[in-house]
Amino acid sequence: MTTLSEDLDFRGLIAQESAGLRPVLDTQRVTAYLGIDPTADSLHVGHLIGVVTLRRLQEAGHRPIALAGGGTGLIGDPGGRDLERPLLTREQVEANVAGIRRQLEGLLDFSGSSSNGAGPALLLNNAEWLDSYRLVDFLRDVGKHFTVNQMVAKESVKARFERAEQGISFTEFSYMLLQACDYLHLHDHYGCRLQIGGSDQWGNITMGMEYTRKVRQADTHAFTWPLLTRSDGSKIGKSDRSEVSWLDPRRTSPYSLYQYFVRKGDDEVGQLLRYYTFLAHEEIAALDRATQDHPERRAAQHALASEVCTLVHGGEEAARAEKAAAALYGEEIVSLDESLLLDVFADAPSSVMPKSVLEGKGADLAELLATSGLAKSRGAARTAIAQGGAYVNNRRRSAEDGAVVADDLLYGRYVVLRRGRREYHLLRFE
RNA sequence: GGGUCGGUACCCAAGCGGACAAAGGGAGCAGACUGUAAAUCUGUUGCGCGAGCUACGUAGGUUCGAAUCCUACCCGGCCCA
Repeated sequence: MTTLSEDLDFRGLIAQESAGLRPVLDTQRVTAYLGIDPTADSLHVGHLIGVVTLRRLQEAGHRPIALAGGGTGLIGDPGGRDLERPLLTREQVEANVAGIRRQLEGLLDFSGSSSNGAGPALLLNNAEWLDSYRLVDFLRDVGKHFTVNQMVAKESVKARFERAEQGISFTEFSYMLLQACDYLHLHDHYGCRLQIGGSDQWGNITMGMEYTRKVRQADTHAFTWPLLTRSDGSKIGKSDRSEVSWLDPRRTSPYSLYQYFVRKGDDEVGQLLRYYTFLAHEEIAALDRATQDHPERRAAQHALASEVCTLVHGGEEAARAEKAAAALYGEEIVSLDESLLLDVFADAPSSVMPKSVLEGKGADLAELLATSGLAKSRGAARTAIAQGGAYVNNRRRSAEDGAVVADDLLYGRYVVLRRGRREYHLLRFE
């Protein structure tokens, strides 16, 4: 039987840790919290690491708290940004917290019915206590315990100091103090003694831990996991928008989520399996070997994609996504039967058009690409066609045969448009 | 409030009266090679089929002509009060 700390070590989830953390993890039952910035009404795969880790803690008998930063979300964490963030309105933050709540309910056990005695998960919103804090009280009670010297020394702040033309507002500078308040509040009201987060949070986390220790003489702890980096050391999915994959199926379909993980590189997939899945250590080791022996089979990537999809959307959706992937990357689209075709494209964007547009010379492919949203504009669509990145029913089309006609219809009704390697759109003609 | 420097496309950044829809880099997109990977190479990235239109913080002005000059305003950095 592996202990929790052994499991976390195996998965590479402990980058930094407070002194004396291990026995707390392995021999006590504690309440642990993870902060989530409600910058959108959905979590994304980045958040998922923390939530899954929280679940590991719960399964090991600890009580998890997911803390939505409804209060701190109004401020914005300076870390990891070189720009001052736009402030969210209260309404936005509340709507975001509500969206996140729904997703967490599928990932953590809020009922407390588990047999291991771990207590139900809680979702709290720090607006509850931060909102009503009075400024003078805050400065007296909290501010007195920190020196600006130590605050300025934090990596997240230093970075902003060095970016001469940007600076950092006092508002964002205060963020870490609010986070420290959270830890104290959770300690006082819920007996919380452990905070977890990504390693970029370490500075903020230690503030809270030390603060709570100082004013309550409490035995508080924390650990962080390393932020994902690629083999060349660069951060994964830093600012490129296309890489953001959401848990909300309306933002990222189950199929897209599946694809997101299937496309992961050999050098990352092992780490991701450890972070995101609950597969046994031997299974992961076997998948590592599979990647080494037959990288082209992408066995580990498929396992990862399937596991995450199941976790987020359930087994049925995961199976569908898997089937769709197999069909699109394996078989000819024209050979799919009608129900499988519809199944495969259930997640893909689709639109309905009158059949009449196919009459005569047919519909202009560039036009279709643009109106379907596969290309940003007709100009972009033409570029795609010229570059050989436009496909009808998975067959490349050039500008010369750029008309879609009735002969292209599958089952008399459908046309599958594709731009580039992976963007699909199903047209249904009526 | 004063002084000063700055605000250019998704990001960084060059341009400082015409040849600028704007160099270069990053990022994105597409293609080739592969394994739905990485690396590499090639092409491409405001809208329009096009004449053209709209764009260099905002609003005006000078000029045959402005991203470039002038004025006011807004926003940011630094220094001073």
